[in-house]
Amino acid sequence: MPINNQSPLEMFLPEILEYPIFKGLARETVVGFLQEGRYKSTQHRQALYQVGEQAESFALVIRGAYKLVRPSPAGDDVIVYFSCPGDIIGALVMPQPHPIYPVTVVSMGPSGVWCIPRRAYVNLWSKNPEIVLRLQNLLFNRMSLLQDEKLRVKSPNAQKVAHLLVQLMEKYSGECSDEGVLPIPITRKEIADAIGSTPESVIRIMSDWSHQGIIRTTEQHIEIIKTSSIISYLRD
Amino acid sequence: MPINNQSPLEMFLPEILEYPIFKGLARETVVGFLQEGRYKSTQHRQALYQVGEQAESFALVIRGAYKLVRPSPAGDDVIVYFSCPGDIIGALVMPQPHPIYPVTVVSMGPSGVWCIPRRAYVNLWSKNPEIVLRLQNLLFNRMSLLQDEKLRVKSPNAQKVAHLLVQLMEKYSGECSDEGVLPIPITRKEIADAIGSTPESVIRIMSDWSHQGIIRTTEQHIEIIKTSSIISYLRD
DNA sequence: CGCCTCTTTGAGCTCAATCAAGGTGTGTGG
DNA sequence: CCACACACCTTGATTGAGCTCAAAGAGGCG
Repeated sequence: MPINNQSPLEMFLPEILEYPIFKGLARETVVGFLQEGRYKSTQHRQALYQVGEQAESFALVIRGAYKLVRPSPAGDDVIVYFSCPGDIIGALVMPQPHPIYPVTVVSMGPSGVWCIPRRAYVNLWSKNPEIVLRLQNLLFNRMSLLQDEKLRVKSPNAQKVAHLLVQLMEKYSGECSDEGVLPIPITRKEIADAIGSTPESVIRIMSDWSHQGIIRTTEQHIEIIKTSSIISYLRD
Repeated sequence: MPINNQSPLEMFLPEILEYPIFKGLARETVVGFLQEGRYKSTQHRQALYQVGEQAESFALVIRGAYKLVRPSPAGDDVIVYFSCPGDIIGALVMPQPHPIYPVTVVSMGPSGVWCIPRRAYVNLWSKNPEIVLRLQNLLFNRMSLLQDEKLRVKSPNAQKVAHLLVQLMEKYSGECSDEGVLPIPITRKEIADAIGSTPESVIRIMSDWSHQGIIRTTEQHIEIIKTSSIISYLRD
């Protein structure tokens, strides 16, 4: 949390203006959208929102990453989406009269969001066709990802893990260059929760890859050494 | 296709005004949104849109049903969504500069849509905050369904079929009363494509249910006799 | 130091995919 | 009108990927 005299918003503004959701908009417009909010930092595994809770605010991810989790009917957690800087969380439910969060949002490693009260959405955001369309576009992308996953339900687990890793790499590096480190701490269990498998199965797959020199894992970070080998798992 | 003097739009307007997307809006407003379009009827298994095609129009489903299909990397088809009267198909990609359809849309039984050119979206729809928010809401519902499915990846197939049937019943009857006939012709293969299974497995599950008197199947229609029994499959 | 979460490996079992084969109904062309 | 193709439905037998269970080692933290 900044303690210097510079306003927190000013601090983050340069990067915020580059996020797809705001890119190309006038600086004053963006400041208008954000000025009612405040920066909130979260620790590893701390929950930002809880599923079922009254939704009083939504958030723009600025630092680190968050996982969006829902409990399955069987009781275990399912990871629905990984949110990275530039992502908007919870904006979709804001238009509803008494919105509740549809997912639990949990910090992965130390992270931070710009937390915006619901009234800003109702009074400002929803009145601006441009920003609403951009939100719709973000939502569309997320839906595409969910669909992509559905296409792979019948694929073997190795393919699902490969797909997830490539997807995460792309989300961060923009381009999918060979060699790269996933900048978020992600556990085998989280990978399992994301692809609908078990930690044991994920471990068996990834230790295979380690032995083949395709990936390297240090502590909680995953380094991809041969992206092309991973990608080769994706084609049927 | 109507050949009488009454305009086709007039014919459908009473029901169209009741759809959630338009409900409560002024008649003239709705007419404005729709007047550039035309009614298009499709036969069983006829494709309305093809994945990858240039998207020149979007559609409001009025009669029958459509399945939204994507080819999986393994080559077989995956049903991503079932569209019923009142649903909007393809509106999400309209804002993009050169939109292409993300899915193939195929008619299930004789069906019909109101087909609206893209320019109507760009010039009218996207300028109206109310309608854009309602579209966003539709999209949000669809995303919720996809997420619900993801919660069940690890569940046994019987649960997935049960979930799908209940979901389709709710979509049609609004309320999920005991006893009801699914008004769309749906094959075992389509159910399999929707839940990520095989026709054989679906048949084994459903013939079990038939023997137990939980469902009845006549030709291509499925009648649910004991909804409660089906629902009991959903809890873990 | 004990607690917790994460990781790892092994063994056994189960669900459902796959393969195979036969039956039915519908549309199509000779 | 018949024959053929095609899509769908059905049943049985086989098999394998991956889940479950069990047990143990390794960091991180109060």
